[in-house]
Amino acid sequence: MARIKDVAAHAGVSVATVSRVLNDNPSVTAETRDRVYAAMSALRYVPNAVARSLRTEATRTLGLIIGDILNPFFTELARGVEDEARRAGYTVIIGNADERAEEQDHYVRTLVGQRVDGLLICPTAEVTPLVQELVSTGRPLVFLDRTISGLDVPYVRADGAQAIADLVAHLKSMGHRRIAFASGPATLSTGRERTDAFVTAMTEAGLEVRPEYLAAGDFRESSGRAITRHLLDLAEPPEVIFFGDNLMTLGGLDEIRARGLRIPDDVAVASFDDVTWFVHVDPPITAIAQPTAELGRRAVQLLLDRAAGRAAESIALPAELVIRRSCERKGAC
Amino acid sequence: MARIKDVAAHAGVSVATVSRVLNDNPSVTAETRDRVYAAMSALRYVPNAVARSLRTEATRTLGLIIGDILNPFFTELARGVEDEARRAGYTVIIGNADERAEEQDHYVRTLVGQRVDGLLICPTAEVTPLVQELVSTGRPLVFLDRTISGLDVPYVRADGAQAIADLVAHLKSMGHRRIAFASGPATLSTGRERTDAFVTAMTEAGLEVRPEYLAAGDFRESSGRAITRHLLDLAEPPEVIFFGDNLMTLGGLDEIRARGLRIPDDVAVASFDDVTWFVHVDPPITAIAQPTAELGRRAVQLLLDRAAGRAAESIALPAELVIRRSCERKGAC
DNA sequence: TATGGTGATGTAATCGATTTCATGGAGGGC
DNA sequence: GCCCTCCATGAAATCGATTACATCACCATA
Repeated sequence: MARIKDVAAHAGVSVATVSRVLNDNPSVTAETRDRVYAAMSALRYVPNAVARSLRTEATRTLGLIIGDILNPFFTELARGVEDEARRAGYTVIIGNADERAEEQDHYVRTLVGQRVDGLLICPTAEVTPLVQELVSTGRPLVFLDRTISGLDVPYVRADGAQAIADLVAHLKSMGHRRIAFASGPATLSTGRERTDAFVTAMTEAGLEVRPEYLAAGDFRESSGRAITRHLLDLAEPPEVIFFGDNLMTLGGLDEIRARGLRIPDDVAVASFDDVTWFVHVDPPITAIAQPTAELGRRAVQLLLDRAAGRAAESIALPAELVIRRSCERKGAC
Repeated sequence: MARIKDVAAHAGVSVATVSRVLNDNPSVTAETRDRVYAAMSALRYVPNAVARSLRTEATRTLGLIIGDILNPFFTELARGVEDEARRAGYTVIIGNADERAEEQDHYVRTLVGQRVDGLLICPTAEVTPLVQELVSTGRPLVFLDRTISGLDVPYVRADGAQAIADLVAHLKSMGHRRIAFASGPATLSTGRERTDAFVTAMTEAGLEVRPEYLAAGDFRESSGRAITRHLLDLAEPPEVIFFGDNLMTLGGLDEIRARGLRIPDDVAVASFDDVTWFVHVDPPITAIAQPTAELGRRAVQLLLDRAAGRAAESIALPAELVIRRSCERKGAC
């Protein structure tokens, strides 16, 4: 491929001048600039970003490590991140941790090796030594969706406490009493927070939280299915199963379908995290919608502010209850 | 950050020796190797991939340009690509073209600038000058899902012709005659091929292909909805609408729902491209499933074979009809 | 003992850009 | 006409790795 040296020779100038043209340095004659541009297109020159990055110590690249690329929540998050990064002139490298700490660490290593200008992580575990070390290096870092307590890292997340309280109130108004929650893993902040919010909301609503109705999955389809199986096999199964994310809801629906049970008559269903197809399920699924793409955009803004040395605070955006028909009660309006 | 020079000084050796350790060069004493490793971890050294790439002219990075990151088809494709690339020791940079040729070109430029070792593109347009030029540079390139005729670029795609014929046979056996196809854009090979296969299958089945039942969308939700609206407003609306991809199906379902029509009694629905939630729709959607992740994996193998100078042929993997209940006829079977 | 081979390590060039500092010419003020 | 300033451009150092080639020590063989 053509190098800057070739362009310089072709245009009859020095490499310094070509570099100035590339970087819009105003101290280049219009006439020289034109000659350089002509040489660049004649040689189909594409500047080598690798060489440039080595010299400038900046890659104009951000790393994003998500929990699971097959989860539409993370996909939409990635979309928000990408849009905002693009607007700011950055390229995003997405790493899929597949909800495994070692995969996450692999991408941390790779992205640090690539010298990304900043890192957005949806941490898949409590902490790993590598992440701890990463924090201490002071490299621009923001946690997205999930947080890790005890580390001084700014975060952007959704706050579902109010929405969960609204959901519990809705379920209570429908006459439901036996409500189960299939949450995410207790090792993730999102798993814990949702469980805590649920327990608090139930208690404040005067409803009993049965220990056997509280299960922790892993935010994947199979665990939603397994938990549903277990709950429905209880001597006294719950009237409602509230799932901690959209994939667990999907798994739960599979199990309910396989048993030939009807929603909401045999068992009602609600989901934390809303996805487009929930309106097409029979019946449409009541869900808590997160401002997903906005989380991604805000995270990029926060990261770039941090990287530029500007002050920037952590953000929690409220989630919102969307009532559909999957929790209606026989005979209730 | 610590550089190779710092590690060398700390271990009391030259940078060449450290480099040898990094690259598993056998001509380093075990004792020296240990000292170097000790120095690396003491300094928390992470090799600078930027510098390494500049020198070796290889980035161990592949670029993947997909049509739409919000489309689960592309997400699963990306997953397949990522898995296989990872196995081969490559990192993947995903660019989202958002179904726009200029976004696609932006990523082509960026990824070529980053000197990726190979490029996987799901082209969003017939051709662009930039893509044409890219082909002529001989850089390792594979088209994925979609192809561009007239360019000598190997591809990996799904072949849906047989599955579409199977679908038409199924619809016919259910007694359906007025079948509409809401395909993708004629500018994309996938849009054209599916339309051609549909027309061929209809003709061979002895069914009439009404021009007003053939519409081209853009593989996005809104066009599925718009086409459905138009079809249902016809003086004689179709009995079945077959959608060209999963997002158009989603849009179509929205419109059908909004009108309060029932599937399949008022209008039957089928989709090219299957997604997990189709089984939960009421009724479950009959769809043509593509070997999506496998397409991604094979594309990486093909690309790496090409890059290594090995012979490698284009691949078309068959798609398969999955019959569910969305096309059943009143009183049929 | 001299010679040659072998194996471990070091020196320095190199990749392709950016950037500091130097240079030479044009133009303006006196 | 002289000197100073300013402006456009060039020469060369630099970023952090890899690698060809040089070097040195050590040992075996004649």
